[in-house]
Amino acid sequence: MLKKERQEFILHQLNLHNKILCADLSNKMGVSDDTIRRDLQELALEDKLIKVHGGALSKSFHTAFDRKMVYNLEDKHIIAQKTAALVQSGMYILTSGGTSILEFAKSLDSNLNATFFTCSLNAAIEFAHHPSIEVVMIGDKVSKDSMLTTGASAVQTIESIQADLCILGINSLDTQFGLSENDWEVVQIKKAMIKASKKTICIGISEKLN
Amino acid sequence: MLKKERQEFILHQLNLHNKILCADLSNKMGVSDDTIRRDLQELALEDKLIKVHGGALSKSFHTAFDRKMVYNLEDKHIIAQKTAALVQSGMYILTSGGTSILEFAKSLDSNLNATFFTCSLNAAIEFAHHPSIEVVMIGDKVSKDSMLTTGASAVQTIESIQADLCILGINSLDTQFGLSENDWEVVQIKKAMIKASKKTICIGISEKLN
DNA sequence: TCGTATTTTGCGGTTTTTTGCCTAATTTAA
DNA sequence: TTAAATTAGGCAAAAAACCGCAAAATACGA
Repeated sequence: MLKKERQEFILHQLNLHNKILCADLSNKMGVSDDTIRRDLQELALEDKLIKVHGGALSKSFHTAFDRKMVYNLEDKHIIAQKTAALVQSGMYILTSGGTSILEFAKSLDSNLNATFFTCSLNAAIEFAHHPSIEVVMIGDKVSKDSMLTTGASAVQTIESIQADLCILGINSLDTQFGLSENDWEVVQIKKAMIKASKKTICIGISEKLN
Repeated sequence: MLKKERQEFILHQLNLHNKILCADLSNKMGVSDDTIRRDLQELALEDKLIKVHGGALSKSFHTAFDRKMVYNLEDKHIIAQKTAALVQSGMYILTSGGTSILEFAKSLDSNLNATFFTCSLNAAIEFAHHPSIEVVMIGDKVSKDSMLTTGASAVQTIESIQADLCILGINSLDTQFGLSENDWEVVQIKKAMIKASKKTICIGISEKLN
C-alpha cells in the first residue's frame, strides 16, 4: 500500500468516524503504529486533521455531540468491526443497506479483496470508496423509502449469485411497522439474498429489538 | 513495445486500479524500473496522473471536488432548468451521471411523472428524492472513478429499454483524457443509451470544451 | 543507402525515502 | 502513586529515486 494511499484512507476514515485510534488504523492497514503516527503527524502538519494522544480527530467535527448519537455510533462501530473481522479475501458477499451496513463498510480492512453485491445505493457508494474491493450494484426500480433496488429483476439477479456470505442490517422500520406493502418488496429481496448465500449474518444494535 | 503504447497501458492500468506500483509495471511490461519511472514522470508532467513514491495514483480519484464546481454551479443551474423544461410527464428517460445531471435532477418540476433509468449511483439517489418520479437503477459492476455501473449486463439492460429521451452529462474527464480503456466501458454505456433512445441531449458547461 | 544526430533504454553507484524496532520520556487512567 | 499505554528520537535495513553514462534504437538528411 502506497503512503499517499494510506493517508487518503486515513482521512476517509476520519471523515466517516470523526475520530480514529492509532492502534485501530495500524491493525486495519497492517502497518506499524510508528508509521501511522508519522502519517498523522504529516497530515496534522498539513492541517488535514487534529492529532491527539492515541489517535486523531476530524477537523470539521468540533461541534458538540449528541450523547445518544455518539453512544449508538460507538455500539455500531464495535459491531461493525466484529462483523468486518468475519470477512475474508476472495469472498463473494451480498449485503442489504442501512446504517449498520454503512458502518460495517467503513470498518473493512484496507487490504481486503472481496466482491460485494448490494441493492443499496448508499452502501454501494460506501463500498466503492474502499481501495481494493469490487462492488456490484444490483439493478431495478429504486424504492424511495429505503434507497434499495427492489423488484423481480433484482430478485432474479440475486438468485443467479452464489455468495459466501450475506450480511443484513436490522432496520428500525423492520420491527416497528411489521411488513407494510413497500417493505414486502424489500423482504423479497432479503429472502432471495439469504437463499443465495451459504451463510447469513444479521447485524443491528439491541435498541432496535424493543 | 512502443513508448507511447507503454504509457497508454500505464494510464489504462491506472484507470482500472486507481493505483499502480512501479515494480508491478516493470514486471508486467518487461522493462526496467527506470523506464517506468521516466514514463510516470512524463505523464505526471502532462497532468495525467499523480506520481508518488513507489508508483502513481489516479488523478480523478483525488481532484474530484474542488472550488471550481461551486464556481460553475450557477451556469449549471441555468442549463439544468432549461433541460428540465424539455422533460414531460409519461416519458421514459435514460441518464448518465455527473454534476450536470445532478443539477438537472434538482431542477425537475415536483409534479413531473416520468421514469428515469440511470447507471449513476449519485444520480439515482438524487432522482429518488423527487416525490413522484420513478427511478430504475441499472445494475452492474461499479466503476470507482465515475460511480457508474458498467459492463455487459448494464449494456444489455439498456438495450432492452425503449426510452423517449437520453440525457448525458459532459464530464470533464471525457475531454481531458480522450478515451482511455476504463472510459471505454463508460463509452459503451453511453453508446447503448443513445441507441436505446429516440432523442439525445448532451448537457455541460462551455468550459468543459477546452 | 549510408552516416550522423537524437531519442530511448538499461546499468551501476549514490542519495533519499520509507519503515520497523528499540529505548527513554511522557501522558493517561486506575 | 503506580502501572499501562502512547509518543519521541535515534538507528538500521530495505526500497525507491536520482544521476550520469554508454549502448541500442530510431529519425533524418544527403
